[in-house]
Parts: sequence; structure tokens; C-alpha cells
Amino acid sequence: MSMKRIRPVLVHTQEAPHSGWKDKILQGHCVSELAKLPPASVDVIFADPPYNLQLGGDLLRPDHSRVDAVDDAWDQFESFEAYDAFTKAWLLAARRVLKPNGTLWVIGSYHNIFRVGASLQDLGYWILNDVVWRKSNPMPNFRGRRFQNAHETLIWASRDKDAKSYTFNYEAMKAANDDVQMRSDWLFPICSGSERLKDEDGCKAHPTQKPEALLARIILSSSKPGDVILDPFFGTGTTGAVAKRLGRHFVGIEREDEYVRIAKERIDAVEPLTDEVLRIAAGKRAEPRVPFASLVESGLVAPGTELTDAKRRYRAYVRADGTIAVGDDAASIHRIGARVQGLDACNGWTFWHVKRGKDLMPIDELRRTARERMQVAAPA
Amino acid sequence: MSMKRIRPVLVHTQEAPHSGWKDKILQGHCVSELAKLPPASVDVIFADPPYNLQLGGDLLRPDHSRVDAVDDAWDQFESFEAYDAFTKAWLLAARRVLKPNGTLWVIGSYHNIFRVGASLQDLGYWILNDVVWRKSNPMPNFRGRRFQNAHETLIWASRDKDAKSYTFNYEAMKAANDDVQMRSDWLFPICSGSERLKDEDGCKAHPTQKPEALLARIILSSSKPGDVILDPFFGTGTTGAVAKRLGRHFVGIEREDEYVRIAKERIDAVEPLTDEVLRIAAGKRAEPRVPFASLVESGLVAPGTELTDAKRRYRAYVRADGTIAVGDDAASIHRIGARVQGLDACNGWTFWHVKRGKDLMPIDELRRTARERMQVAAPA
DNA sequence: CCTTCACATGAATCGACCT
DNA sequence: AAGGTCGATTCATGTGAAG
Repeated sequence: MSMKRIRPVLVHTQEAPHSGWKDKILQGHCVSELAKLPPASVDVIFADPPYNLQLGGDLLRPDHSRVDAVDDAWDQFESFEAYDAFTKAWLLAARRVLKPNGTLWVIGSYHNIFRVGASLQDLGYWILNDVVWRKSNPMPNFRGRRFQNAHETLIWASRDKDAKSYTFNYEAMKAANDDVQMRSDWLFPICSGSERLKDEDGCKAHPTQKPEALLARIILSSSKPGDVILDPFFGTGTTGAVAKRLGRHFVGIEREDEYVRIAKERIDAVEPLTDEVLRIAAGKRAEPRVPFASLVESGLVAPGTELTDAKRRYRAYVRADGTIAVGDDAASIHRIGARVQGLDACNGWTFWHVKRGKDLMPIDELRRTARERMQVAAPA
Repeated sequence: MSMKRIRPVLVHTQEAPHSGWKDKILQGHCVSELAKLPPASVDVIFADPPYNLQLGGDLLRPDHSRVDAVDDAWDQFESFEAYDAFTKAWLLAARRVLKPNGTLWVIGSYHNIFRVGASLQDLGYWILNDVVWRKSNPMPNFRGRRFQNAHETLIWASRDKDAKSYTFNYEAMKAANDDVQMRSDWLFPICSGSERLKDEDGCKAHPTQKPEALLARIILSSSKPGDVILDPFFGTGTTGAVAKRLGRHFVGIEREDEYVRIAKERIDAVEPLTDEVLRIAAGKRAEPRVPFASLVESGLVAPGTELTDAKRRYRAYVRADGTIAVGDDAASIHRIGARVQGLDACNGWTFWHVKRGKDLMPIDELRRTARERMQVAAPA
């Protein structure tokens, strides 16, 4: 995989080799097209690889040598091995273009997902969740010989085990789920009706078109507006259409002319949502940090003020330097809160209270006031 | 494992070395104990192998209590390679004792299930279904860093690709599911309360005891009365207890003295059902909860839609992630409803309305529509 | 006796930032 | 690079005491 062979494809400017690679569909095989993209440049990858082991087309080993097409004459072991080689090849190429804190989503069924999951673990990806897409209207099992196959499986993984700063819009997901945290099982209908793209004959244009709602949940949970979403098995461009609508960039890779044509047309027709609608519900983690000392400095809390816990079991006094004291013991609101309770840790903002008339108010309320004043002083 | 060593057995006489092997717990390592059983003698295998959990340090709840995690020695493996070797060893030994038309069930989480699935495919097992156990009461994700891990995965496989005469009680499953085919996603609570076995100190006797309802569905779906159910990771004997109650034979393999003792006692106390018709107690069929976001995702409410209260005093608009916004303030329909009224809580479903012509319609009506569309899903 | 509240707990790969 | 500090974070259910 020599870098020398990398050339600009579908390039609209002449200058930089990688310029203008966003919001485009690259036509070609996913492994070779991935090799042309700049390294560590993509925030999220969504991949819907072939499920079937009887692949008609090209299979590449990790060294890019070609595997002969799988047919029924091949024994089982060989065909699994061929699928694994194909899987590891694209997973490896995808990992190169993923940012260190980027994440990968793969969808599959029991035919392939166990092989995909094991392969990505072998390559160093670190699984964050497996997520189940429960289909509200799955196809029945016609022969009555098995359970109705009513779900597909998604794997969500970070590039590395130690990557801790991946994007997960926890608060947005929680708010979207009636204020309880989003679970690993999601219910969506399959893609049908007017959403399902048809060709001239009225037949479905693509055999495995995914519902836009599924892609929306994926993109909203694990990316921010302006991020780049890559789909190496683009098909008719569901990922691109949803990414564009949600204010993200997309990159699609697809081999078939016809799918590329349909996807382009589809995405061109998409109207992006406004920034207002797209802003992500942010939790406390995203808010600016306000040290307790600055509340004292700004006069929101006077030195000497008495602090107590909600049940008035413990008392402390505010000192001019922003520490608080119990007896001779002085330290931060967190340290002292932990110490009086005999705990290792404590969030002093929610533990300590000030008197307001007969009632108590957590000092976290004062922090909110301080933050509001900061907003006025220095608007973003 | 050479084919030459396999002999026709299934011995019914006293002389044979394998006589009297049913309804017993074999104490020892699963691979060596499996080797002592007659070949092709077991109808169903249920296996709950170690999950290979990779825990960091301690995990604290928001209230600072410590989570009692699985850190037992039997769940520690050096590497993926070591885990794979262990997995293939027991899967191979298990395959020898399985009848040609017997089936295997394995349960796992994302930590191990992809490796187990790929391994069993490599060994010649043929996957019939993957089944998702949706937990009605899973442990939360305490740090808000991922989706709540709310399910585990089961794989159901036949011994060979060509085995067509495995047992699947299609009609019984359909009858147990309100006369529609049983789906591949099952809803059960985790094992707790009086069903959870405790030791002398009142602590849980086994860290990963499975609910009997889960085993009952497995056994009822894929075996007949009188069949032999083998569990190579017997633990405290849930498989044996349920098999006995349902009129099946069991064989358990377990290493730990203490688990063997508890399991024996437990199974001895089980009274087999005499009823010809064995039915699972129908699970709860509560109304499915519909998050507001799913209305946006499904297109029932467009992003940007204006919401008002019944008297049109307050206005909010819908965002793409299913939160709603008033000015810069965005959160769930409930939170924003509470905030504009200056209340602590609010039922957003009845508070907020959308325009329908000149009139207003509570969004609760839209929820009803969404539920009706979802009824097809028929939760277990 | 009923309601309410406090508390316990379950297969978990569960930070970010500054010095 | 390692270490210290700040400070964010939970849902369903069962049990048992309190009112």
C-alpha cells in the first residue's frame, strides 16, 4: 500500500492531492478508494458490507492479492476465509483514514456479523457497544423452521482501546429517549413505501437500502455538525443523504455506476436543516468550567459564608482564597465534602448549600448565575 | 479429532462405560468431562461460557457505591488468542456429544460473542438464528459514555449445515406469542428477587445466574419432552432445574464444588410438571414506550415544526435530534414544558400541541399513531 | 392495612485537564 | 509521561422500614 500510488480522484481543484474530497462519491472498490483518502481525516465510518458469503465480485486479501470468486464448489472453510480476508482488508483501509478519536459503525446479520466483529477486534478496534436494530415490520419466516429474523446487529467501535475522547452525544440521546438513557436496542421500521428508491420498472433500486431513521440515530449520537461521515459501501447513498440533511459532510465509495447515479441525484435533492435545528443538546460536560474561587472573587459568595450539606449535618466556612474550612482543615469544596463524609470523592457543587431565607440552595445554582454572567461578558 | 475414533454408542445396557450419565452433574473441566460422555447422545446444548470481560478499575455509581463486577478468575484470559483456543476446545468437544440433528445454544455479550460465533462457524456448526435477550431492567451506564448495555446475544446453531431435522416447536412458539411467529428478540427481566440464589451471607451465590424464563423458552422451542439437555458451564444449575421441570433430562458440567452443591440441592427441590401442554407464563405486555425522537425519526413530526401549549402561550420548535427548543434552551418535551411554566415537571405529551388546520392537536395523538404502527412488532 | 420512602443492586471492556 | 485535581454520572425492581 505505497503512498506513492495515491492520486487525486474525482478532484475538482488541481493544487493539493487530497483537496476537495468531501461531499463526493468515489466510484471504485472500497479498499483502493480508501487508500486514496488522507489519513486520520474522517470522524465516523458507517459500513454496510455485503452480508452474503457467495460474493460475485472481487475479494482482496490484506495484501491486496485477489481471491477467486466464491462458488458452491468451495468448501465451507475456504469461503469463510475468503470473507474474512475481504473484511480485514476494508477494515484496515478504513482504520487508516479514521481520526484517532473517530468511531466505526458496521451493520450485519448473523451470516457475517460474528466474523466482522472478531476481525475488527483482531485489528485493534475497540468495541464500545453492540446495538440491535429491532425491525417493527420484519419479513416473516415462511417455512416455519426458525424464529422470525426480526433484527440486525450494529457494532460501534473506537479506533483504539485507549481512545477515550470519541464523540457520544449522551445528553442528546437521553433527551431524545424521554429523559432516560438510550439503550442498545433500537426499534425502527424497515425501509419501505415512498422512502424506498425504485428504478424505472418500479422495482426496488437497491436490495438492502437502510432506513434513514437508523442512519439519523447513528449520526446524531456519534458525530457533531460539520464532521465527516464516510460510507465505504455507499449503495444508493442513504448515509450521504442523512449526513447532508443533518449538517455533516459525507464521503461515499461505491462500485456500481447505477447506484452512484441514483445516490447523486438523491443527495442533490436533500435540503440541509438549519443550524438552529441541528444544535446538540449539551450536558454539563460541555459547559465552561467555573472555579469556586471565582464565585468568591466576583462577590457571589462572601468570604465567611457558612456552607452546609442538604441535611445540615456538616458545616464549613468560605475563605477568601476560594477554599472552604472545617475547623483547621481547609481545601477545595470537593476535598472537604469528601472528607466530612469519609468518602474518596465528592462533587462539592451539589453537596454544599448556602442559606436563602429558611431554605437551602446548592452552590451549583450560584455557579449557574456565574455562567450566565460570563455569557453576557464574553458571548461565543 | 479423527473420525476413526467415533463409534456408534448410545448405550442402553449396564455393561457400557457410559451408562447412568443422565440427570447428573459432572464435576470437572468442561472439555475433559465432555470427552467422557458418549458421542452423538445429546439433543440440545446450552452454554453460558465466560464472557472475557475486560474491566478497568473500580466503577462507582453516581451515589459513590461500588459496582460488584464480575472479576472471578475463571473469566480472565491472556488475549483474544487464548480465549479463542479455549472456545474452540469446548465447542469441538461439545460437537462430538451432540446428536446429528441436535442444536447448540450459546449466550454472550459483545465482549465474546463475535469470537464465539466465528469459532463455531469455523468448526462446522451452522447458525440457525441469532436471538437477542432484551433486558427489561438492565444496569445503567453510570458514566454516560456509551449506550446502556441492555441486551445479550444468543446464537442457535445446528451441528452441521445439512442437518434439516433439528427440533423447532414452531407452533408452540407461535401460540406462546399471541399467535404470531416468535421473533428473534425476546424480552425478559434479569434474574433477581427470590429467584436469585443467595449464599449464607445473603450475597448472590453466582455472579451471572440466568433467569429461568430464558432457559424455559430455549428448552421449549428446541427440544421435546424426554430429550437430553447438556450444559457445560452449569454454574448453579438453572439449565438443570428448568429441564427437569419441563420433563427433559439434563447433564451438567461444573468445576466449582460450591456451585455443584448448590445446583444439586436446587434441582432436587424441583417438581416436574406433569401437564402435557407446557406453556410459558405470558410475559407482561405493557404499552410500548415511544420516545418523542422516534416521531421525528419516523417523519410523523418534521424538524422545525412549531409546538405550542393548548392556550398558545408558549412556543417551541422541534429539532432533528428529538429535543425541542425555546430560544437557546433545548431539551426534552418534558423538560422544556416544565421550564416555560416554571414547574418542576411536566408531561410534554399532553402539554405540547401541533397545528392541524386552525386547531391544535396534542402530540399525544401522534404518539398513539406511532404505537399503532408499531403494534406489528408484538413484543414478547 | 395501605402508602411512601430509603436503600440495595444487576455479566461493565464507563474521564478530562492541568501541571 | 505521570500524577493530582476537578467534578460528572443511574434505571428498574425488590425489600423493608416508616408513616
